[in-house]
Parts: sequence; C-alpha cells; structure tokens
Amino acid sequence: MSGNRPATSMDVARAAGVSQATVSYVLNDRPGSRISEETRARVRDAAERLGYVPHAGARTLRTGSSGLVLVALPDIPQGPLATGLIEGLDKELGGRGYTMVQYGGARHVKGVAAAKAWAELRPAAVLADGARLTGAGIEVLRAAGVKAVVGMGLKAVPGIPSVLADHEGVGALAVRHLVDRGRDGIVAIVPREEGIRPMGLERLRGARSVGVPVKAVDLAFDEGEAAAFVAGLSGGEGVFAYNDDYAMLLLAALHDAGLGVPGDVAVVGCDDLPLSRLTRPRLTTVRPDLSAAPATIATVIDRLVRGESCGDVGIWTLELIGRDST
Amino acid sequence: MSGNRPATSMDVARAAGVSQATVSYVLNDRPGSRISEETRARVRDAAERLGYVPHAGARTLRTGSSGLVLVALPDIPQGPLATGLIEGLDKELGGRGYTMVQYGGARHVKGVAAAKAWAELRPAAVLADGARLTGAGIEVLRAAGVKAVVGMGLKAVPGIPSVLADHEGVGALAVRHLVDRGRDGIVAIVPREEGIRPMGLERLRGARSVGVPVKAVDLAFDEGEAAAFVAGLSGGEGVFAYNDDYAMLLLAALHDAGLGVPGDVAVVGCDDLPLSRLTRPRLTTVRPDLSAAPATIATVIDRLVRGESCGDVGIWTLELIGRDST
DNA sequence: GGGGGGTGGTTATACGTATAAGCATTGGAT
DNA sequence: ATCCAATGCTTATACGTATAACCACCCCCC
Repeated sequence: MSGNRPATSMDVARAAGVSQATVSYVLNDRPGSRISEETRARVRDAAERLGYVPHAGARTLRTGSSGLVLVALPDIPQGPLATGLIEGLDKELGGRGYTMVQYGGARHVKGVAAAKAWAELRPAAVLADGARLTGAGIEVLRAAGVKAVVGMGLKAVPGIPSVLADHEGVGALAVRHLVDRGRDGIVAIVPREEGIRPMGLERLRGARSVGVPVKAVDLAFDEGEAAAFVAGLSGGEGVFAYNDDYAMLLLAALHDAGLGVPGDVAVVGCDDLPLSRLTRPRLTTVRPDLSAAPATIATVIDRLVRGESCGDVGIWTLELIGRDST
Repeated sequence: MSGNRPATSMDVARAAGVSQATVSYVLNDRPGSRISEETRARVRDAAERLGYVPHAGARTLRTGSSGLVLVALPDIPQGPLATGLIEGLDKELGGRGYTMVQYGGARHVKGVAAAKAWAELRPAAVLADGARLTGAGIEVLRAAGVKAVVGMGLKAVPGIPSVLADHEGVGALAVRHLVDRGRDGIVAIVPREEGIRPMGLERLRGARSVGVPVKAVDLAFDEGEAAAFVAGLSGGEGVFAYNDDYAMLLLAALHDAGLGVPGDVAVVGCDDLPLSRLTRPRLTTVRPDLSAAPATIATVIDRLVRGESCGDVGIWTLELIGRDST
C-alpha cells in the first residue's frame, strides 16, 4: 500500500474500470450527474481500497479557490475564551463544508506582507485581527480571489465586514456596578503591555462614558508596580482592573498591604476565568458571553463566500457577575 | 488592480517581456539558473506592479508537496506554555522555509479520518498529538507523500519519531521535594477530566517512583469536590496537585477549611503560571522549561523532510521552583 | 420506421507552476 | 576560419482535478 506515489483519481478510475471523470462525479456526489448506483459502489470501493485521498492543491487549481478558511489571530496571549471561540468556529465552519486553519504565521507580520502569505493558499475566506489588515492588504486578498475578508477586533475595518468586541461596554458595565455599590473614587487600570493596551484604552473610554470621574492608571503585570499602586490608595476606591488577571494581581497586592476587599477597596475584573472563582474574596467580574459567536461568524463568512452582502456583527454580550470583591 | 482574476506568472512574463519559465526561475531564485541581473530586475518589478502572488496549490501540484507543516494539537485547554511553544515553533519553521498551520479541524477526529483530512493538503510534515495518530493513519499520510510524521505527547508513537513530555518527571520532582520538606503523608491529585487524565496518571507513576507511599486522589475541577477532599485531610500531608490550576483550587479549599499552608498541608503545583505567583502563600511549582523545544522540534521535522532519520526527543526540562506553599 | 428524449457514461480541456531540454548568440582558444 | 564552452534565455511538458460537451444506447411514441 505504501507504494510509490499517492493514488490519483485516475488510478481509482482504472481500478474501477471507469473514466476519471466518473470518479470525480461519484466522489464529489455532484448533483445532476447520471451514474448508476452500482458504478458508484464500484468507484467508492476502489477508492477505499487504494486509500485514495484527493489532492487539495489540484482541486484548488481547477476550481480557483480552496475551501480553506484562514484564521489569523491577534498577537495577544489567548485564554480559554479565545480557545473556546476557535473551537466552536471550527465546528461551525466544518459543518458548512469549510476547512478552518489557524495561520500561525509570524503574528507580528501584517499588512501587505501578511496578505500575500495568506493569499498564496487561495483561501475562500480570511478572518484576521483588524490590526493586521490594511487597505492594501485587503486589496491583495481581493485580487487573489478571496471572497470573504473579515476583520476582528475592537474597531471596524473600513471596507469589509467586521466582528466587533464591545470593550467600551466592559468598562461601562464594571464602573456602573462600582457606582451602584456606592464607590465614588473610581480607578480604571490600563495595562501597559503592547498587545492589549488598545483594549485597555477602549475599556477606559467605556468606564468614562458612565458620567462619574474615572482615574486612569497605567500598570504593567508586575507585583512591584501593583504594590506601588496599592500603596497610593487612600481607601474607599472602586477599581476596575481591566481583566481577571490584573484583578488577581491587585488582590494579591491589596492583601499584602493589609487592605480589605471589599471593605477598603472594591475590585472588579473581566473574563470570568475559572481561576477567578478561587480568589478569596471571590472576584466580581464582567463575563463576556461568546456562545453565539461561532455561529454568527460562520454565517457572515458563508454569506460573503456566496456573494451576498453582510454588515458588522458583535462577538459577545456582557453580563456582570457579582461576587464578593465589590 | 482589482481586475478580473489573480495575476499569474504568465501575466508577469508578458509584462516583463520574458517567458513564464524565466519568471519562475527569477522569483524562486533558483540556483544555477543563468538570468542576467537586469532581466531579474524587470521581472521582479513586473511582479510587484501586478501584485503577483504565487498559487500555492499549483506549486504543490507541480512539486508534489507543499511547504506546509500541519500542527494538530491535543484536545485539551491550552495554557500560556502551549501558546508559547506554538509561537516559537512557527518562528523556527518559518526560518527554515516552512509554513506552519494549525489544523483546528475537529479535535475529536483521529485515526484514518483525521489523517485523510490532513493528507489532502499534501503537507511536508504533520506534527500531531500522539493520541490522534494510529498505525493506519500514519500509513495514509505516508502514502500521501508526507515526509515527516511526528507524534507529540506522553508516549512514543510506534514507528515514528515522537516529541515526548516527561510527565513522570513532574510527579517525581514534586514528591521528592515534598519528602525533602519532611512530609510523609504524600497525596497525588489525578484530574478527572477526560483529556488530561492520562497525564495525571503518568505524573502519579512518577510520584510513586520516588519510593515513598503515595495516595492517589481523583478530583474534578470543582470547588465542592475540593472541599470534600480537604475535609478528609488530617494535617501534615504533602499534596502534589497535578498542576497550578488544581493547586489553586486546593489552596482556596484549604483556606476555606481554615487549614494553614504550608503549616498544616503543603501544596506543590506544576506549570509556573503567571497567576500562580499571586497566591498567598506563593505557590511552589514544577516549572517545565520549553525554551529549547521549538528549535528541537523544527530540527526533527527538517531532518525527516530531508530524508534523514531521527529519534525521539524530549520537549522540556523540569525545575522545581520553591516558594511558600511547601 | 424515424425522431425524441432520457440513461449512463466518456473525451477533452484548462487551471498555474516548476523544470528538463533545447537553442541562439557571443567570446575566446586553437 | 573553426570548434568549444559559457551565457541567457525559450519551448514543452506534467502534475491531479472538475466540468463542459459530446456520444452511444435503449425505449417509447407517433
């Protein structure tokens, strides 16, 4: 079996005593083709026996486009939320006949260079972090015949449909909750890390949209910085910590400083990580519900591939999970 | 520019006033081809102007194999360690001229079905979770011309080189540390979750290889179960918690039960997650050092693709990070 | 008995690329 | 003047597939 070269549809045809065209018709179940059931069986049997595997490249060459959906994620550490989204999306796209593939390709590469790399595969669709897409890059993909180019991130990419994450809503929801709890010294943490800082700023905008004064504090994910920040608190503040990781960083620093939570300082995170339930006090957090996202995104992609039009869609809905830290 | 169909090497040839073969020679920098520097410049210029992007499928068809490296991960939640490994591997493979792609494709699919899906792309290499590879599946890949089939996981896959994670070492290192700290009631947590349970059992084997009695305790990642487990402790035990997540689960339960760490119970985790430094007391943990893995794995793949032989390799070295929980 | 329309296929072609083999031109060396 | 070798290309072909177009056959109906 591990003979010389991979079996082709021509090999299958010979083995089944039919023409190569017939093999193609049968194995692709092409509707409208008039092949008898017994011939179909013979072909399928031969294909199975020979271990025939179609050549995706040849098919792409012939049809002009592969059934590939390229997913190019942003250059940020991926937590369980993103992982779940990717898995769900894979399932949805698979069900619609696409093959999803994550293009690991050097995350820092963007613009035309990234677009050219993606375009080589002649994918049916590209779902990419908005920060990696540029107008010229989109043009390259278009020219390469990519039917669906979809952006993903916090801002709509001009000219193409985008999958948008409402970061402002996170900040707004968190701060509104802190205000409800009677806090008036509101602080919003803005992470210093390159990749996530834009989201931090967006969440800050949302925090400020509530109407109360919000003090912005830049912070790296570092115990020393956290300790210094906590040392400057006077007590009574409500802190929106950007996300659960930062919230846990702050909880540790507050503990070390002998400040009570929520007695002295209230803390709210975001993401509802499994680990965030294990803090003492238990962490109040904003939970992004991504359960509808895979189907939504898959539908957008499918519509675009079919040539229909499509607008922007949201990726999540937000819910505040009140626990003991506020 | 966004004309009708993507530009081909033939289009570039016409624009540059040369033959298509010349375009191929120039753009691939084929050594040994005798093309003048000025012609090269004309070709490159024309390619740039037309926004030429080569057709990977056509190239694959012609050459018999794509430069693709398919990575099919195991069906377990991926933390920062795995993420870092993937990114590093992408960089290493990219530097060697390969294009790495993560095949999200339905994680539960394995064996021949998975192999056929992978084989369609005629990748140069497949790096897959050992649990998803079967003998017949490997045969399918071989027959499809995949030069490098590499397993990854806790056990070597027969017949092919594997990238092995030493889980026994984790258990052994953790338990040895607990013994050094004077604990004699040693408990090893074995997670109940499907995907990670085999690793838990392997770590347990390692724990038992030390020579002292080790009590195995099955545990789901659940606060209730953790509380019940903790309630059964008599004090003085040393617990190897499988990993940092479980360790944090236990720390919370111990805290709730009023047990002191490490006074009453010592806890050691594994992974050295960023968050594990934030527990109070700070968590002692086994840190897997994966820094050498990307280069190692890329070398294995490259050797196999070139037709050279290769044996199994380890994926990490282990180090115990002693903090305050033991 | 000749035309019409299903049935069950076959033949032929094009997709875009890489590369072996060939061919014209030039610059010496003999 | 002639032959050789190097230079700088071009011509031709094959890779494996999908699909349009064609064809033989049989049956039925007027």
